[in-house]
Amino acid sequence: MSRRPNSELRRAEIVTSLLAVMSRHGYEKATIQLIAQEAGLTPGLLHYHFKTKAEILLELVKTMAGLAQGRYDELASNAQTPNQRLQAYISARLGLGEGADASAVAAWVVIGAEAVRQPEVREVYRQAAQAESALIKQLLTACLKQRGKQLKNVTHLAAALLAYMEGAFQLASAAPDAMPTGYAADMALQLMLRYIDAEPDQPARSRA
Amino acid sequence: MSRRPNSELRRAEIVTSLLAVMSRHGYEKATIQLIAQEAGLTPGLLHYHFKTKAEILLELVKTMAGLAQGRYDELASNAQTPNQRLQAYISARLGLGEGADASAVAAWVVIGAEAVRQPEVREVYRQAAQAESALIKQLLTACLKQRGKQLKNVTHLAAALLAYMEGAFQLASAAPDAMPTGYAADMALQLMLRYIDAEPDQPARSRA
Amino acid sequence: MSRRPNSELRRAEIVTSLLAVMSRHGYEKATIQLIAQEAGLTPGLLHYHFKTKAEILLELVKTMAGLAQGRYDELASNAQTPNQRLQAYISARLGLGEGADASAVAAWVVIGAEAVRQPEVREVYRQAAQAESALIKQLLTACLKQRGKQLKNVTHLAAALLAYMEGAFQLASAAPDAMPTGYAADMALQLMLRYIDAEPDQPARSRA
Amino acid sequence: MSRRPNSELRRAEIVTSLLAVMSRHGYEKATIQLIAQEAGLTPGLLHYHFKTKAEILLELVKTMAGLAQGRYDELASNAQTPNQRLQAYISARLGLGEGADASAVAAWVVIGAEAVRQPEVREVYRQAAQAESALIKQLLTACLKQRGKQLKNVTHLAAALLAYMEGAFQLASAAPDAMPTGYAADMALQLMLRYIDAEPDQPARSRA
DNA sequence: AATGAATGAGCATTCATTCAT
DNA sequence: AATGAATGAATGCTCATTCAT
Repeated sequence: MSRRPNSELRRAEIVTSLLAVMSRHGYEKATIQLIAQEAGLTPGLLHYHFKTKAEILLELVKTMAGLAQGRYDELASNAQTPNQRLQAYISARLGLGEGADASAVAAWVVIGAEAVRQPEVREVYRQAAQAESALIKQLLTACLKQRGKQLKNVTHLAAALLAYMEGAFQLASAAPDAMPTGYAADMALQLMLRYIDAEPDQPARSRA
Repeated sequence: MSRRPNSELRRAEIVTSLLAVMSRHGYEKATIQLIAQEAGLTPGLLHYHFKTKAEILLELVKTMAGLAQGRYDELASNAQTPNQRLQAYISARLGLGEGADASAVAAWVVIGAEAVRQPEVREVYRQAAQAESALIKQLLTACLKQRGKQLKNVTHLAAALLAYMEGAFQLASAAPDAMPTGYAADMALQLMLRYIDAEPDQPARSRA
Repeated sequence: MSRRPNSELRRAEIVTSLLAVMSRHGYEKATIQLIAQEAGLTPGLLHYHFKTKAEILLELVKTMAGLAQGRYDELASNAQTPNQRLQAYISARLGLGEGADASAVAAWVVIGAEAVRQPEVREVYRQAAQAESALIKQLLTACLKQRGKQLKNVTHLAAALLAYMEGAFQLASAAPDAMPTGYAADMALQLMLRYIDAEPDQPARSRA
Repeated sequence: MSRRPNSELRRAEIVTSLLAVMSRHGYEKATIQLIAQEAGLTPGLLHYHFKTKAEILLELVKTMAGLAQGRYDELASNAQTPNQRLQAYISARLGLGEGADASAVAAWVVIGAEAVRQPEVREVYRQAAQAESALIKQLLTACLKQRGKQLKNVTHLAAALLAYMEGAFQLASAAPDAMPTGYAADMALQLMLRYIDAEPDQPARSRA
């Protein structure tokens, strides 16, 4: 019944293959040949499903941004308090070390560098960063509110957590001994909580 | 009789040109042609002074790692207390926004991605990260000691600051609106200080 | 649905073109451009069918080694006696002068020089030489036996004939007036036959 | 007093260095840089003494042709009979295996291949071959005369010996196990002597 | 949908040669 | 004589993309 019988499947395979190859070779050296080989397809077929190589990359960036969201939703379903939700989020993002994730992390670092030079990649990267930022801000706001803290620094604090996570990915990929796996998530949570603890109280809302 | 060598000068020019071109185009698209053009030299001459393009990159990474050190030394000369020294360090690293630095930051992000795939780049990147980590650890230890805090988490805390900085570079280059320039340094300092404040006291050394 | 592979055909065309170009220009000056032009193909396509230029050369060496065998088989089919078979062999190898062969001979000389410096070429050249040597030894052994001569020098004699032939190729290509075409084969046969004639008889096998 | 103080010395050094490098890398890969390095000189200086690289090659070919002559003269001084002189010649040419000679032999093989494509090299190679041929013919004629044999085949026989020697060089360089060192000279001599032995007698010169 | 041959532009690199010093 | 930086043309090779089948 579907218009293009297995197109969606093929496209997903190709995107996944780009991730795998890119984590090993970077974007430029991830040749169509290599990606096709990884996917068990032929080079010509990749261009049947994607007009250009850049298009595959864009789809990958979008896919990865979406995947992160899904992982959080799962972990957050059990969380009750704002702090627990923050913790769930951080775990979802920084719970590295499972191996399958390593290549995703490496690929994300490579994508970050491509965002520096490819305007179109930069655009989707920026959107992903902003979506992420918004989510973090929401989580942090909940924490701050619960503790009765002022909210004016929440944007900067969200940016800080986002930066920390991006940097953790970078170090995990390129200098793993500088970023001890397994502590990245703990440290992130502590940094957030202690910062929040030390925030001034929210001035009482005008009353009476 | 014989010509006076000017290799050191030329090599420096070439390295600087790679930095400039790479910040705009990434490493792969920073062609020898482009680098030569940027330097006002001919392509053949680049290979007279450097055997391969990768060799230029390696020299750039080493140069950048060295430059950072110099900038800190300068700022630290006026610092008296451990906290001031920490602040000086963070300012030296994250005092972005002057423009000339923007390309250095972008280039560094690209280098980080190349470290993912090029073992030799990874090695010098890792060395740079470790040197940086050691310096941070030293600065943080001084802060902790002065406050009488325990030292056991200092390694993780140092890694956290390093990650934060690397991530800040990434965001500044690829999603500037997610990382408000000018606040990155402040946030870093606050995160460190508040974390330290909340650390438990160092247990008293064995006493008579 | 899918395209029909024509790789074997293309590879053969390319190898033949290398032979032609190499006989005129040598190996280094036999550029991919020139070979492609000779074959009526584009340079890129050569690298689609062969990974490197050296790989084309290797295939050529193997092909030429095989071709020689075929030419001998043909001539030997009519030979009855050992001496006739030896003559057939020598004619097959040294029956120069037909023009089409001249370039094959020149190419073989160039290959011999490449064998001096390229280990991989040396290896296949050596294998070809040994196969040739074994064949010659067999032919000479038959002649010696028929005449009741001792066999102990057959290896050296085979080497001598091989050397003579290689040298004849060299002279025919580079100093044709020093090696009168048309006499090379005759001389080779006479040298062998007279040497064999003068060999001592095979001592009688142990008796009683 | 001499016009160019050390020019002749320098030129000789350069030519010798080309021989050394060429025996390892072939002619094309014997770069000016490499030759200069081998000679302990600078690239620029090579072009002060030789206009082009090809000119160095030509001088090398001439030098090598001359050297062979010298080696023979030495050995021949003790020879009394025509056969001894022939033996001295063959030993001078094929007394391989001393190691220092190996590179000369390899270089000569490479030169032979260059003669295929470079007209100027071909010309000097051809001259060397003809000089050699003339010398051989003279030696063989003496042997034939002494035995009272006919002389009409001496040119072909001389060509045969020359071919054998060139081929022996080729095999010694590229397939040493096919040409057992130490037997090359013996075989050459035997082939010549047995051929001569089997030659018909010279018809008596018209008398009366 | 799928194949795989074919193209063409582009790239890093090599190298003989030149030349100011 | 000698140095070594500089040039520019050439070369092998890569690779995204196209297209006939």
